[in-house]
Amino acid sequence: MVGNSRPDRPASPRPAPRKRPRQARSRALVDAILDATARVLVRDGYAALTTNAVATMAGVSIGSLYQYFPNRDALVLALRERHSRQMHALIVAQMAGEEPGLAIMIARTIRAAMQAHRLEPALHKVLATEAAHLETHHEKDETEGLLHALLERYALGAHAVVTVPDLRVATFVVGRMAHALIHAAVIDPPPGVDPDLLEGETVRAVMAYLTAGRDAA
Amino acid sequence: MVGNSRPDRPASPRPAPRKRPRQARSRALVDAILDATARVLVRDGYAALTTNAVATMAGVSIGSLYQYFPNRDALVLALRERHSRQMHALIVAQMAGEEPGLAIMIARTIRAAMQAHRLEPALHKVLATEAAHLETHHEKDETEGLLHALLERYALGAHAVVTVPDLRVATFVVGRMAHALIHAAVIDPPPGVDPDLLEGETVRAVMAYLTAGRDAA
Amino acid sequence: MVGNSRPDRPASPRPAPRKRPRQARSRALVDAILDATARVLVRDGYAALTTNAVATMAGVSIGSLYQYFPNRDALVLALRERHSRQMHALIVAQMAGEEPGLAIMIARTIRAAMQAHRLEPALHKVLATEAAHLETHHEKDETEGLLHALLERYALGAHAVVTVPDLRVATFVVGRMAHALIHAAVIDPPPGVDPDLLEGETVRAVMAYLTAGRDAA
Amino acid sequence: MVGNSRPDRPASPRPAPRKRPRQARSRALVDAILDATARVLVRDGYAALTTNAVATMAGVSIGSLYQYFPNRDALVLALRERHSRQMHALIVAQMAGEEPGLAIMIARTIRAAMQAHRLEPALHKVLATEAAHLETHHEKDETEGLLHALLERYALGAHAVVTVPDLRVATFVVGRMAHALIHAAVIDPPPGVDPDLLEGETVRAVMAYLTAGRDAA
DNA sequence: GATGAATGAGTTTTCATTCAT
DNA sequence: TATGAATGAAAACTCATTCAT
Repeated sequence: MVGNSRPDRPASPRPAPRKRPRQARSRALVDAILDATARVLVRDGYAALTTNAVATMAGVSIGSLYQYFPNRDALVLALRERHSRQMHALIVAQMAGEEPGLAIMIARTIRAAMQAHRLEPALHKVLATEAAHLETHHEKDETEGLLHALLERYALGAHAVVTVPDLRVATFVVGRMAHALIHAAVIDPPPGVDPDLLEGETVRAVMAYLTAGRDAA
Repeated sequence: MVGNSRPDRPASPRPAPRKRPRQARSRALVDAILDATARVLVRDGYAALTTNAVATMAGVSIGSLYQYFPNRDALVLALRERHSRQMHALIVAQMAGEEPGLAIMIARTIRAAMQAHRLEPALHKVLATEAAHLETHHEKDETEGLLHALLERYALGAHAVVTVPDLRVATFVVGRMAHALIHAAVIDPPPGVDPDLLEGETVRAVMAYLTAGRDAA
Repeated sequence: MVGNSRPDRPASPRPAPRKRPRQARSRALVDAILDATARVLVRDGYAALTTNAVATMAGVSIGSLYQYFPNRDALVLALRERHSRQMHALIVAQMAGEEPGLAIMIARTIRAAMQAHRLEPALHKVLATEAAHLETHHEKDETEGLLHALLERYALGAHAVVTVPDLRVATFVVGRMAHALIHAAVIDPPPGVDPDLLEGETVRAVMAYLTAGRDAA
Repeated sequence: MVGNSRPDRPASPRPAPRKRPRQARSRALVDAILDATARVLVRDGYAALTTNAVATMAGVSIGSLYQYFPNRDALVLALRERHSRQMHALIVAQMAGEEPGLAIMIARTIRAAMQAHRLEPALHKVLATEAAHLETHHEKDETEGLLHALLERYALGAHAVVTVPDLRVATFVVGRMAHALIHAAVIDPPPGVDPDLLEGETVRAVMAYLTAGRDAA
């Protein structure tokens, strides 16, 4: 099953065998198991996520599954961790580069977050709902940190266009607002609304909130 | 099915049967069961919601539970239904009265929704996440209808302060945005932020979005 | 089986192979494994004695364990064998020397047996109870032989102080009696009784039985 | 399976139905399960004592087994408890009656204990060895109490024939000695020795110990 | 209708043992 | 020989659901 009888390369000099054993093998197995977990989760939901189903889908014996994961929940936890890491990495990558004004940065951030959510929308949805009871430490925490830093940089100083007095509040409100709209757009898009249009609206909403009342103030 | 040969008392006049037993009894039982479901759900989460646990907590036999609910999920579905009805009723009640300008109506609506979420925050959270996969028809749908009607009334006509062109989009965006912020405020309030302050911020955010760019346009 | 094509270094002179590797290595491994078995057995009991636990505790791979022991029970069997040999050797050693009267010999024998039981009391207890079902041939058999020979020598002849008519019966009774008291004294000593005192009592009991009724007869 | 379609008695007056339900049923089931446990234990040993095997042998579903016993060990614990109770009851019953001298009482006690061990020798053996690691509180404790009381009554006073100074020690030594010999006689009788003869020898050994040295003192 | 004992399919989890490297 | 990842049969245990009373 895992044997995988890869035909030994023909008798070449084999300069540096560098056997790449332990680690590489385990990695592959662990990844296969997590992939299977994701697939079962997306296809059948959390309730149907049995360890046997995962092992079967991964083409791995149930024993191997337990070699790497102590129990069923550890599976989901690890998957969520991996998924979060991937999303976070994507966001960070897409936000790199010179830093123009707030509006552009907000737009760029929201776009990045949307991209990240498009990575595995179905999986993200299941993890966000059915796996919600498994400890905390969502990706939210880290991503919110990014947002906070961003606002901090633009809330003060020369181009301080932000009108919200308390930065914590602003971060929180913007974070939730944007997150909800991104989810809405990517995860369960509304039937009669153009999803692409929603990206712009999200930016609009966030900017409106952040700079509102400048005139009214 | 075969047994149960206890002969019903012979057709006597039955002077004052003290009516309403049937209905009232069932009602009381059903409610007790749903209450128990809510308690177990809040205390232990959806995964630990066993029919026996519910029956025990309700002080009812497991057999009686199945007399009124065909299976486990029906329990949660009915609870969600009941909870939604209660929330919706509260919102409708609080929104009654003459209709002033948009800002006031939005504020009132958001306040009403917040009140509704304060009805059973913990239960609401569990239902919104762990029970999200059980069929659709969330309370959202109905409440969103309310919102749509509201915006419709103010988006057009004389005092058309709303700058968002597509009403569907506006309804959607405002609905998600407000919902997220209300949830955030009531269900998992941020550690360092004053929850009461968030109500105002929610109104601010919604209004900012709806009326943004009036000057920029 | 198929792989393993690592070419053994070409037939070089191999100056001083430092003989005895094979045997000595195996010995060391086997002993390490048996030690680990004993430790796990004492710490966690027979039920928790897993081959993996033993291998880990021995600092040996599970594969190596199976190189030397065909299965789990063989482990315990071998350990019991080793333990019995050690005990028996100690008893034999301590009983050497000239042979005075019966009373002295009995005392010496009991003392020797007590010493032997003090070798590994905890291990002895586990082996005697939880491993009792694994085949027969306990150390008892051999030790009982010693006892029988001893009684035989003193039961008849000039100084025949023994009043028990059937020697087999006497051997049996004395064996069980002494064994029980030794176990009691060494393995689970009674809370309020001085353990050292019990050695004397054991001798007293045995002698009383063997010589009882001399006057009454 | 358990249905047990006992044909309802013909339409008799049925004076007092006294339905005897709950308790009686459970009792029967629990007893059936314990009986099955004993049978499996005796037939196949502790290692083969699986909950499924017990349930099958008892003619009961695995679910029912777990309705009454929280886990496998509880099964054995309860069985040992029951067995001990039975043995103890038998001993107490057989020791009733007027109380003659020490020798007779000792003889009677040992006979009673032997009878008790003959109740279920095979089961007793398995419980004493393979189930030894499951908590303590063996029947020994209670029976030893009986013995202690007995010796107390005869060690002092007019007919104080007992020469052992410390009563605790005497109780302990006699208890262990007798227990070992009874076990030996009933549980694993020696091949070449007449089991019946061993009862007398046990009495002899105990009496010899208790009264030894009267002349020597 | 009400009860709760009984059921058993379905899950999780363990661990002795194998075998490719 | 040594290693330890992989295997999978077998066990323990759960819980939705039924049904005789």
